Amino acid sequence: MGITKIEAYSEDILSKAQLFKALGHPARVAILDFLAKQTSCICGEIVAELPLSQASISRHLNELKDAGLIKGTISGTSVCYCINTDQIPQLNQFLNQLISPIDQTCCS
Amino acid sequence: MGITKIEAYSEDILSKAQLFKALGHPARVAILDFLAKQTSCICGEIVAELPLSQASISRHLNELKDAGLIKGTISGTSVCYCINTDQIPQLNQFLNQLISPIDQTCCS
DNA sequence: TATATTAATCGTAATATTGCAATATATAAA
DNA sequence: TTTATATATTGCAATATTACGATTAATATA
Repeated sequence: MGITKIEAYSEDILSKAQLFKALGHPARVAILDFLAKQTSCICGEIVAELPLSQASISRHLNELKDAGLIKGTISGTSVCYCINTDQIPQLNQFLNQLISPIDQTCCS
Repeated sequence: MGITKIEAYSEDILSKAQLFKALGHPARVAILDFLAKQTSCICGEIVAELPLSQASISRHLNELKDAGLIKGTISGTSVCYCINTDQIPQLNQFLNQLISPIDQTCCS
C-alpha cells in the first residue's frame, strides 16, 4: 500500500502497526469475531458465514496467520483455526496508554 | 486498497475495522504514542519527532482525525492535536473478547 | 503592507491490497 | 483407482495507500 519507511521506526512501533493493520479489514474483524465465539473452527464454516469467496477468505486467513493473530492445524481435509491470543495484550496495553489520564487543556 | 465489499458487513464490524485500519501504520502509531505523552501538541513538534515530511505527517494527522482518534483545534498559526479517547474502549472491548476464556481444544 | 511561519492541499510515482475466477493440492469416500 | 470435497495458491484487474516536492492558505509579526 504505497511506500512505508519501515526502517525508520522502532520494532515496537512496527509490531503494533502491523497487528493493527491485520485487524484493519472488516472481513478479518468478522473472522476473529466469529472465531471468538467458537472453540474450534473449520474454514468452510467461515466461508458460509462471510460474504466472500472461498479464495478471498483463504487470503484473509493467511494474513491473520502471518500476523500471528490466529493459528491453524490441518486435520484431514479441513483446517482448524483458533485465535492466537499471544499478541493481544500488547495492543490492549497500547490502547490503554492512550486513554491514560492526561490533562487535556487544549482541545476540549 | 482494492475493492472491499463494505456493504456486506455490519456497522459494528465496519466501525472497528476502520479504527484498526487507522492504527495500522507505523507513523500513526508513533503519532499517537507521542501524543499520549503530551498534554497538548502542535503539529510542528510531531514533524520534528518523525522521519517524515511535513506533508506526509499532515496527511496522517488528517486520517487519524477522520477516524476520530484525535481531535484538533486551530490556535494561531499552529494546530493543537490531542488524543480523542471516545473510540478506544470499543477496541479494547473487542480485543478482550478475543482473549476471553474459550476452550481451545483444537489448535493447542 | 510585506515577510515569515505553520500547516493543508495538490499532483504524481511507486507500491500494496482486495476480490474473483481458475487452478492446484490433499485427503476422504466410493 | 476414481471421484468428491475442502482449502490453498496463482494470475489478473481495479482500487487504495504512501511519500515527497511544490504550492497554497492563513495567521502573526516587523
